Amino acid sequence: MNDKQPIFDVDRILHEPARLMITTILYTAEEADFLFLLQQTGLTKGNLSAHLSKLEKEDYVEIEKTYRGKVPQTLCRLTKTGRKAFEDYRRQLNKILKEMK
Amino acid sequence: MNDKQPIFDVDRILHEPARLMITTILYTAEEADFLFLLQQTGLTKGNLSAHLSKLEKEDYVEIEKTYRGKVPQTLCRLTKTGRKAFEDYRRQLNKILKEMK
DNA sequence: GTAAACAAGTTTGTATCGCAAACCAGTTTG
DNA sequence: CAAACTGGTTTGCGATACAAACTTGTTTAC
Repeated sequence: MNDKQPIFDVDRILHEPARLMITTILYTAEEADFLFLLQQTGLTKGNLSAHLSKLEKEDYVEIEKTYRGKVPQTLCRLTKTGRKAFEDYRRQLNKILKEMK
Repeated sequence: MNDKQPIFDVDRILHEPARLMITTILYTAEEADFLFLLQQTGLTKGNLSAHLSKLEKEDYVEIEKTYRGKVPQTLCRLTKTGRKAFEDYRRQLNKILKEMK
């Protein structure tokens, strides 16, 4: 944003609550499929799909398309980049909170 | 956002870093003029103006246009609503951070 | 066996947003 | 009095987030 208040310069990818939610789940769950994320987040299918695509494009998440029997299944995992971004974002949020006291 | 993860349902007005920065300054400074905010935030004039308008429209900030001698001066203060929103947002951020551990 | 319902996502449409650049009214300087 | 400066506001535009509509394939009903 600027260099006067770099503290408030956050990762816009993770600053979006829906994506932070997804990422938080994947950070501890290691792996989750589309329907699990759908249920945990309460997002619509369209939005979940779009946010996952964005996270994939940023290389924060890797997506594996497989089948559970004959039914398609979309598996999601955080990449190394994604894990690091999550940890960085968490640190940044802590700094911001300190600034807000 | 949803009721499955209400923790991630934040105030979108303050979730924007530029506005959070402005609001954080006003929370402790009580009153600040346009040029002071400009310098402290490092925003461009256009963006500062737009974000202040938005904060005013939400009744988070009140704006008083006066003169310092012959020179126009825009004074900004948080409203009661704004102070409360700031405190709520800070609480919400704390909850999110806990969820992220 | 085929039509209707369902499952798992993806694509489309739209209103909003955040940003920089251009603009503007008034003041000061040369 | 013209040019430059101040203190902002408005405009233009690409990107975003969301819901609704669509798609591809499978299962169920009859």
